[in-house]
Amino acid sequence: MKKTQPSITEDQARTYAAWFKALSDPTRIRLLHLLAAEARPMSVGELVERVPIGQSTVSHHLRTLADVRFVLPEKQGTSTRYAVNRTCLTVFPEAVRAILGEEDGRAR
Amino acid sequence: MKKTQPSITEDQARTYAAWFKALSDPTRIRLLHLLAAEARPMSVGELVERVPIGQSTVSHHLRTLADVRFVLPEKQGTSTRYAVNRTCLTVFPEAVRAILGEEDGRAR
DNA sequence: CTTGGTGTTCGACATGTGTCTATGTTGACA
DNA sequence: TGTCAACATAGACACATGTCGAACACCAAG
Repeated sequence: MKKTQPSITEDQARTYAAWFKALSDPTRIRLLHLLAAEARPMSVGELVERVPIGQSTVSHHLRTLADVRFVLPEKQGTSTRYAVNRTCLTVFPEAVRAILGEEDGRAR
Repeated sequence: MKKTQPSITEDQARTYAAWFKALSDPTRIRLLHLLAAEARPMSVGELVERVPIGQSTVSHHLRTLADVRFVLPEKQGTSTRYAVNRTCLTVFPEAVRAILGEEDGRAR
């Protein structure tokens, strides 16, 4: 059988790059990990207490993660809880398969 | 059973971030895809022909990918062939599991 | 309606990044 | 040895990004 369709589109490349870029910062990785480890939606204030950076910066990073839907905000009165969106477990294997091809034994 | 060990280290966060950052650019994704699609080591010149950017920029991106060992350079006379290192298929699932935890059904 | 707490947005700043052109460097070969 | 081809590196530039402090917006009680 043939090997791969030779090209991904520019749009695909941009989309995949955006996904990877969302996790290209250690602070964002830590925030995502905190949300996953606690396994519950957390307020901005709670996250700020667990990370050595300012509150406005945390808010900014959460927005970055929310822009690609890796976290989902839910407003609750004056507070905002962020929950990790577990579908981001699947987008990276998907992207890697699209980039590298799925002929390897370990796909699916 | 218990849920997760609550924290990843700063070093882990930095390492994972570096992996994701390597693929945070559309051009690098396209280069990696070209190498995977051709399924053979390719010279810098070949890659330059297939991508709308200058030679020095391609060289720079290849270095970035090589720094995290997603591609492997092999010198051949005056030329340099780059080959995709398929182990990068595995580092992303590994990183995602470490960040989000492996309790989901689809691990392993 | 005023006050206070919780997030968001703004402005600023230093640093990082992608790109280009120009210059080195290094083998191959006449 | 000199020249050419193929990459790599350096310098420069515009633009993006991470961070901070300050100002703003909004909801909830009094």
